[in-house]
Amino acid sequence: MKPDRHLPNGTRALASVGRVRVRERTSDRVYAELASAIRDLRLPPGASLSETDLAEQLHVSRTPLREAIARLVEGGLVSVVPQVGTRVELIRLSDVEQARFVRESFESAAFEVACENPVRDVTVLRTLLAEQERCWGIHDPDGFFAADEALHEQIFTMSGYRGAWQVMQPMKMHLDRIRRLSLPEPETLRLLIDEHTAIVDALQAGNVTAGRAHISRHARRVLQTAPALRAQHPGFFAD
Amino acid sequence: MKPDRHLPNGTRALASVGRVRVRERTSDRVYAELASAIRDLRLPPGASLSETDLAEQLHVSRTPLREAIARLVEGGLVSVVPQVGTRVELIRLSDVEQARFVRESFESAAFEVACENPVRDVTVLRTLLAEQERCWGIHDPDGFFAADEALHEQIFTMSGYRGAWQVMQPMKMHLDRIRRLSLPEPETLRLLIDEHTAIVDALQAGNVTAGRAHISRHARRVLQTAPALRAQHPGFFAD
DNA sequence: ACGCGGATACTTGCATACAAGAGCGCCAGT
DNA sequence: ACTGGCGCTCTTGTATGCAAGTATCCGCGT
Repeated sequence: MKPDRHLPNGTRALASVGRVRVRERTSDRVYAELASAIRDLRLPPGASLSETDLAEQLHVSRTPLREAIARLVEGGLVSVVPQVGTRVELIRLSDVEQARFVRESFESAAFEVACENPVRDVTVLRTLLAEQERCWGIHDPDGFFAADEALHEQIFTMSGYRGAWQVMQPMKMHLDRIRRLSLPEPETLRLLIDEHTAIVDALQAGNVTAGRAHISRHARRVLQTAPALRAQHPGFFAD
Repeated sequence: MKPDRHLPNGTRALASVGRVRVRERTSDRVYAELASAIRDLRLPPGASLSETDLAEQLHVSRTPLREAIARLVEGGLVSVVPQVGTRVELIRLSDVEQARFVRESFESAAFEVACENPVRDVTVLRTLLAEQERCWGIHDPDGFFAADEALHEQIFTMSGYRGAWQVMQPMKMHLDRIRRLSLPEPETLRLLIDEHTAIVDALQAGNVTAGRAHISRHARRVLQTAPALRAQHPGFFAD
């Protein structure tokens, strides 16, 4: 059923970055696909993965697939028991709380650094806020969360510590799964926009104390919605 | 030259944890060895690694070795260019600064949480301080840094956010390499002990502000020593 | 003498074959 | 009928072979 190919595993995707041609590594592509699928629950918590089946579905061999899975294990999103099986980890509230701590610590510190910058250009942030307003108006949760991500990343960029944002990504996926469950409620979105606005206002005013308080509330909101979501999707949660 | 073995790759190490026998995965063992070697500079910055050579030296095949290397790449300690080579990343001050930010953010936040705990048992921390005093007296830098690590980890344990400590490990190795370079100076060790003592005192007193200030100074000290170390070992640094 | 081109060795990426263990079902014996 | 044991199947872990690309070095031509 594989597409016809002349070479052992056919042509590999080529992408042009600047002048150099880089071959997209199968391992990376598979990781991105799996991570995306886990994040938006197409691979729901508790789903069991079979390396051979997955390899067949994705038209790759087990080697790059295993490397991708190893990265997911590192991030705590997948657990693999030798000779038994591989499965997507259930949502554990303790993990979510740890991720909340990580995120709040980083954002709080990044906000403080960004505030100390004498020139604080918040136009990008304002644009993203407007985008969120627009998505809220047309009921586009996916677009909303994309702008949400971009807004928080922009704060890290302004602080100069974008590396922290990157290392946080695997841990943050524990929060993203919860957020995904609480997607379709417009009330929540309205609240998030207001909180974002308050954070941006505080940043523009250089008010560290107020901003940190808003960030803390913002980060803890996810945890507040957790119990209700757990009652709604009991199979997705552990403990 | 391989040790005689009857099975394809011989006996695998068995460890007894509680009642269950767990087979130590070759991939994990290799990762631990490589990470340790990079941390204490037995694999110095810039060293080029050959998968085939390394596999032969460690008596493993390339598959588990590659998985271990993939984890190191994830942590930013190794870079691999397809069809060209694999090498230990040079020490980049920008990476060190990012790691400093990560560590300071975490420790600061964890300290704050630990301070809010009404019962703060600092006996473990005091014991570790005494151990550092002892190691300083007998000029045992390795023992000193082991106690150093244990002390900082204990603060995270007391905060309840040990998960943050764990996710920080790969990033922290960028700092550890710098610390390793500044090992043999007793003056530095004396200074570190004093700072540790100040932090523990602040924790016992529940003084959040003072503790955060000490932690910040403590974390930034590594960066202060960096320029001198760079002049001493120019080949280890990038840029 | 100097520059250029091709063969070669060495690198990583991927695919596949094999090994070993865990779980489960079926069958036989009691 | 029930229980114990054997074996089959499916799982992941590991080893190895092949493909493709890059850099280097040596020889040849100018």
